[in-house]
Amino acid sequence: METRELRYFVTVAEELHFGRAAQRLGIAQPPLSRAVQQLERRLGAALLDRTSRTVTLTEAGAVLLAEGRAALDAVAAAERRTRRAAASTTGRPALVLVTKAGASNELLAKLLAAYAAEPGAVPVDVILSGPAEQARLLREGRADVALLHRPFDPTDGFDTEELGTEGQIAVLPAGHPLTARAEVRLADLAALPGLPLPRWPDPDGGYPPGPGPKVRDHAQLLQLVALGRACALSPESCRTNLHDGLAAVPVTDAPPVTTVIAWPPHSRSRAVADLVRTATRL
Amino acid sequence: METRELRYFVTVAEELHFGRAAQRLGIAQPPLSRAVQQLERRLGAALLDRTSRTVTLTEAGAVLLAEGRAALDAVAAAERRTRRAAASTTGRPALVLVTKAGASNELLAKLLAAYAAEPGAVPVDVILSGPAEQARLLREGRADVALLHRPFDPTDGFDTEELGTEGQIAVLPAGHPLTARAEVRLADLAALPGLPLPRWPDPDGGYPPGPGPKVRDHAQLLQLVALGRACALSPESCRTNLHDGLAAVPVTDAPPVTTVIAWPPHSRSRAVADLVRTATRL
DNA sequence: GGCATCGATACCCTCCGGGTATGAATCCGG
DNA sequence: CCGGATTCATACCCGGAGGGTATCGATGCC
Repeated sequence: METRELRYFVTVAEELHFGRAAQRLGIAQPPLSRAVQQLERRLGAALLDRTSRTVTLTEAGAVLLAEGRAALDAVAAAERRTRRAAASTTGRPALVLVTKAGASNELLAKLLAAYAAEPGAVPVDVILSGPAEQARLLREGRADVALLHRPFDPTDGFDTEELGTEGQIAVLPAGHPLTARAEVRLADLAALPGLPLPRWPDPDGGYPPGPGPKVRDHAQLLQLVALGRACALSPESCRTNLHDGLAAVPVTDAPPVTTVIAWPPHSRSRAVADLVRTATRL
Repeated sequence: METRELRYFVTVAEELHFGRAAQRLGIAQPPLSRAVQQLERRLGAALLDRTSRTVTLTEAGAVLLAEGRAALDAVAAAERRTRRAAASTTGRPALVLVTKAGASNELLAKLLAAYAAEPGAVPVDVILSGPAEQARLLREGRADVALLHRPFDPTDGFDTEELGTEGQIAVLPAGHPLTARAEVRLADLAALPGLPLPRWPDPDGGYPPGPGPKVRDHAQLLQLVALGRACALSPESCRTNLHDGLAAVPVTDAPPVTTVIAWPPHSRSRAVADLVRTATRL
């Protein structure tokens, strides 16, 4: 199976429309139809049920959509990492670390400092992303390591090492009645009128239904809290970057958050290995 | 990047010889040289250093070899799983579980029985493989789930759930002096004259250097022990399938073995999810 | 220094992937 | 119930990418 065929099929499966898919791919519709037919013949499996009006995925098609995306990601990652490896021999090599904006700042600072002191350390670029993008960045080879927070972030398919566990705090607008309490419970937060928990994007970029404002990163979130439009549940370490207008209260019954360092398997990079080793020694 | 190019490059990188690689690929040497050159141009990176006598990998080439293998595995897995999904709608669907021959037999039997009793259970094919092949079978889509034993088997890139932990026993020829002891230590085993620990194959099929006979599965291993040519370190649960000529002694300072159930990420199969859930409830 | 080995180059040819034009089926509005 | 719009499939053509053979150039070895 060639990646071109896979790309074609995945696009059609996403659009469920040959015309639009062809447009997205920058080719005409007939060759696209043919390519998908050919793929089906070679696989000996129907991937799409088509009438002249509608296209739907078969069981096998759904499998190939999920698996094919993963495979295309792997190919893209191979390409990107190779390019980076090549660039790193000519210029200065750089390691890309991705973490959620506003989370684990202290840990990150300590890690970067400790790693920089290692012999053979390499410049580290830090990307601050929203939580949904981290996995994608790692999978696509745009990043080498990530700091993730279990159980919130998916660690599917990565190698991980635990770095530490912490409790969670409720972040509230300063002056809110609950901020007078020494500690609160999850039920207290759920019952807050007018202060819903925000919604985070899915891995595919959409948002789950429900009340609560949509947020993409921690800064947005804190701003919304300060504005009195939401409340938030965050790891304790966020306390250090709460500014005016925000207050925090420990939540006793929230699940603890584990910070893990994650990297793609098959990574043969000494820099990644060094960074991970440094991290586990903190 | 097309999978054909990747396959070509990976083959050359493995052989470090264009002629042999071309032969393995079933094409002539000149098109292969061209294809690799073209890939290098497109990536803007030298992958191989070639003199007219020898070929060696560059830094970037080593990266692409590792990443490219993973990507090719992912593509192959997508293809195989799609074929299986298609076959499963026409015939009876089957789940393929792979485990090491001769390990965790009780656990496996309990798991299969419990799963079969679930509503919506599907026939399960069991593959007994040598340890080195399990990861490959999962990665290539030939199997859906595996029972692995940490810390011996790599769990890189899979999702896992722990099923249980057990100690290890030394398996010795019946009548060996040590079998009189109630327990032994690792150092006792290392010092045994004429009874080396066997060597297991690497993921790539080769064997590490050293003394000790080469083995591919547990049955071979036990036979060698019975013949007095080796001793072995095995999880306790193996005790149930020791036959005549073999004796077991607990090893007090051996690292405990954790049995985990592992499956590829992105698995959208209900059957896999059911089986895993059943397993964690045992 | 001649020879063998091995990758690169030159050149040719086939077939595959892409384009345009059009057909066939289905849905919809009148 | 009929014509037009929509959408996927088919028919046909063309250019170029990919594969083959012949050969060159470089390098190590006896």
